[in-house]
Amino acid sequence: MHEIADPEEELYRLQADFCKGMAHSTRIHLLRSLKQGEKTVNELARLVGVTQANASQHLAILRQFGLLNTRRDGSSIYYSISDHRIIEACELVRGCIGERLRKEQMVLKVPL
Amino acid sequence: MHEIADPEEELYRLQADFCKGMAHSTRIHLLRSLKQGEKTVNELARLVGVTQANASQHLAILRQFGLLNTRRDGSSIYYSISDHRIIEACELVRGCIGERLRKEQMVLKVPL
DNA sequence: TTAGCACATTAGAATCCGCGAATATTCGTG
DNA sequence: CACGAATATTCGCGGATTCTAATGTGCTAA
Repeated sequence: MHEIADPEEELYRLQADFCKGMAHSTRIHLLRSLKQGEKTVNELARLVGVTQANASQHLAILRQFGLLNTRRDGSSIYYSISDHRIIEACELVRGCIGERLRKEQMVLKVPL
Repeated sequence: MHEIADPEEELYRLQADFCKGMAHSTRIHLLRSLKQGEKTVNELARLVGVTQANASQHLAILRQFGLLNTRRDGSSIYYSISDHRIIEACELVRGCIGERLRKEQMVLKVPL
């Protein structure tokens, strides 16, 4: 189906897929909402403010790429973070953005 | 052009853009190549194994999203990491992948 | 078994991305 | 100025994403 040429290059691809999981505002919102623990699809859809179907699609992507795990309980399915380093990585990025915004504010507010 | 509704949602969009920068194997390769310091486009293209034009395109994206800075020296342009937390974030993700691969290996090698 | 909730999947249209090829820009040198 | 080297930009195509609406699936309870 698909030969793996360079194992290092393959690792980069996996890493890129992982980052694709974090490369959408809705998915970041979902990840963030799961920071304190597992939640159902409906809870997440409501928290994030998207339709159930849309939330389910994004959650499926996050699960495919390995960022989330699922657990079934009755008719509900609970999603949870698979590795807490994902949250750390998100927070690092958030820190970069925050700092950049502060700098831009600075330039705008103190142009003298 | 585009009104900003929710500032929190806007932050998520910026964060998503930042992650989009890391969401491509070539760009991860580029970021990684810049870990030890600034490099020119040609150096990077050669290291990563893509054409000059392609490298330039990816570098432009990384610059647009704020992951890289540029400095001109003569006819060459040096690219460098704008914030070292980007590398930390990449390494965290790389760690997640590594662990997942180890687990999968384990399952494959010890199915008893 | 039927009804109903929770969730997943599909289809299709609009949009976005990534690449190579060709062209443009910018700088240093003669 | 003309030229070459380094880098950037544009164009166009094929493929991937994302959204909504509709439909499918799986569980529980009566």
